[in-house]
Amino acid sequence: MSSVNIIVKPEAETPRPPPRERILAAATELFYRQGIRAVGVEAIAEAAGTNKMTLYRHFASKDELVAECLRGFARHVEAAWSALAEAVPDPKARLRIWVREVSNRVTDPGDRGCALVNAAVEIPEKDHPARRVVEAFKSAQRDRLVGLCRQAGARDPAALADELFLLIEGARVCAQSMGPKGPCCQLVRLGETVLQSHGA
Amino acid sequence: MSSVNIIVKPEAETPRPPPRERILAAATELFYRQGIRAVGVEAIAEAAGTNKMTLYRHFASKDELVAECLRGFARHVEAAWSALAEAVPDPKARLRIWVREVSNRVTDPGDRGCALVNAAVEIPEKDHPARRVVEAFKSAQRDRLVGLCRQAGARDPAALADELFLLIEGARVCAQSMGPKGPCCQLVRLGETVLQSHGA
DNA sequence: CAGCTGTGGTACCGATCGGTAACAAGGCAA
DNA sequence: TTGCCTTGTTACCGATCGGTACCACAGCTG
Repeated sequence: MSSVNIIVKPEAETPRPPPRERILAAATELFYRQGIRAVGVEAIAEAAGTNKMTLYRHFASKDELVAECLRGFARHVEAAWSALAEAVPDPKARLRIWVREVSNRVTDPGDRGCALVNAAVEIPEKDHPARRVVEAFKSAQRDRLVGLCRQAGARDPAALADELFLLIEGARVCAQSMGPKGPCCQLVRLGETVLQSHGA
Repeated sequence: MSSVNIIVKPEAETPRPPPRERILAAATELFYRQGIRAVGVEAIAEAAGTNKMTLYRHFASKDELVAECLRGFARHVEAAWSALAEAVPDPKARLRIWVREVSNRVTDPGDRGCALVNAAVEIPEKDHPARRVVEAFKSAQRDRLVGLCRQAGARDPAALADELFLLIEGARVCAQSMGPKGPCCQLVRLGETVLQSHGA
């Protein structure tokens, strides 16, 4: 049995990623599902198939690991945003598809809202490295949305973008506290109203 | 010096509230400002001018203390809601004043959003006593808002109430992650639009 | 082969966590 | 005054927290 394992090279199976990536993946998932403060580094290392020592060889502290997880999450969202831009060139259609996608995600009972917003709620300290990530990401996202609203021909792109932000963040947080059958179901309808009132 | 303190009875000063109330007040404040998991029972007892032992004589556990704090907060909000109903009998005006009050509170940089929503974000466990408090409160608040929208003559009171919920929760959470100068500033304007579109 | 680097494992650090036992002191009613 | 109930104080419990020291081993390069 052991000889088989030694001789037969499992070239079909994907080699496990390096420890740093495994740690980031495990930490991102655990932080999102259980909350940042609720998860200890020991549990993260175990979920990543490694140990605390290796974790601390790659991340200076738990706070830095949190910040790095949020950075990775932000990159992931930005990639999805770019992919959507490529798939749906028309700005007006893209806005509507984006709203609908958020609405679909909110309906999922396993959804826990925006990881960055959750982190901002859980971490009040202004100087925490994670806070800077949240602020930078939200600011960039706002800029992108303003640009898209402008492309869509909105009369006041900044105002439309902010109103859409209100609706979407509201829907996501309502789903957390009032369930997927609550006010968040109004997102698509209200979003369409707002888009039309701005001529987009 | 000590004789003075003994002889002169300070009858003008308000007698300090009983320990249970002091603990609840201190815990509510600390949980809101720093987050629930970030505050230990020792710090709560100290802030309340008492000790851990007395705390555990009044509350079975920290989780129960959290739930009781949220219950007190919910009662406080309900009282404010009733006071507003008495002060502003006209339903349409009351809706607008309520939206404006939320907008003003959100602008305050010291605001940390809705304590119940924050608790829901921080506590994912479905069976935590605090979760039940949040769900009961949010459900009651939604019912009240639907009733008020009906009184205000809205064509579809439930839909209007849910849309207003989306806006308000969105504004409060946006203020946390994007600051008081961000999208939350659109709350009053967008709220007025929604109210008018429903004929309220 | 030697030597280096990255990883895993274990044991440990001081601090803090939620929660409790035991006892002294005060207020208050009988 | 006696006796009870509540509070305050101190010390403690096991568990876990974030973080580290030390060593063994595997893989790669020279």
